[in-house]
Amino acid sequence: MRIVEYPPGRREWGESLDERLEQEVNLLHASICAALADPKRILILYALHEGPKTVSELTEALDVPQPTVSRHLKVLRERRLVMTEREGTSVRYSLADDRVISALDTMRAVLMGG
Amino acid sequence: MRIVEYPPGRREWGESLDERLEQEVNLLHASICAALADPKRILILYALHEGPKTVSELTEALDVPQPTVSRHLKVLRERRLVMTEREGTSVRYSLADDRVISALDTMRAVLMGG
DNA sequence: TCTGTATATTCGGGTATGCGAATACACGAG
DNA sequence: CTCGTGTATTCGCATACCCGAATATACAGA
Repeated sequence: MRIVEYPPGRREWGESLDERLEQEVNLLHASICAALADPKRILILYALHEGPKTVSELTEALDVPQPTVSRHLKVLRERRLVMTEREGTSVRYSLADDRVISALDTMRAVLMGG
Repeated sequence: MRIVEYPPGRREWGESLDERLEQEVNLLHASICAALADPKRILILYALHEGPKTVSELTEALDVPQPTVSRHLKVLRERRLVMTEREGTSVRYSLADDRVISALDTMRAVLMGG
């Protein structure tokens, strides 16, 4: 018995695969690439790669207003690229996955070797 | 003898490195990350990873209007992520550097393993 | 509870970005 | 040169994004 029904007149698996790739790419974009679409967020990721930092420390390191840092952190947090941990009145942010830095470094290599 | 002069009252190398990183990140964003800030452009890169394709082939593969494809290709071309080669009246596009796909695959791995 | 510090959110406006539609350009065939 | 196909660009508009300023919330200490 067939579980999945297909609209008539369409390639079954070829187009299916395309659609899966498209879905996955949409997710990739929404979850990660869109987060990298701002230089300051990339800088935050690199700053956190050196080690966990509080919002104040990031604010000082990047030399941008604190609300701006918090807004960017929210974007990264929603996409689970960073993690948070309260420390009294302050909040310490850390990188959730170093592979994001690897990906960025790969792109930097492309930039240099091109 | 010191070659480089520094403004007084500044950390010499610390801030210098920060500024260099910031410059490099700005370049990285403008050259690559901004190009990945659209799902259709990511799809184009993956499509070209399978092999060079003409604009018509990409238009059919992605199922979007041809002017849209050309506009996205222009963005990728300006950032030198794709290369072009005329073939009669059509233009064949190819991936300039496979490492961009590597970087995207790394991000996909982050997406899965998180 | 009241205060001060640290962080988060909201609001408004300026700017950038993507798209559809229409059009312009490039090339080969005849 | 003219035509048809393939590709690129322009225009107008709608949407999304970023920021500064102001404000709201969370927490520790007195």
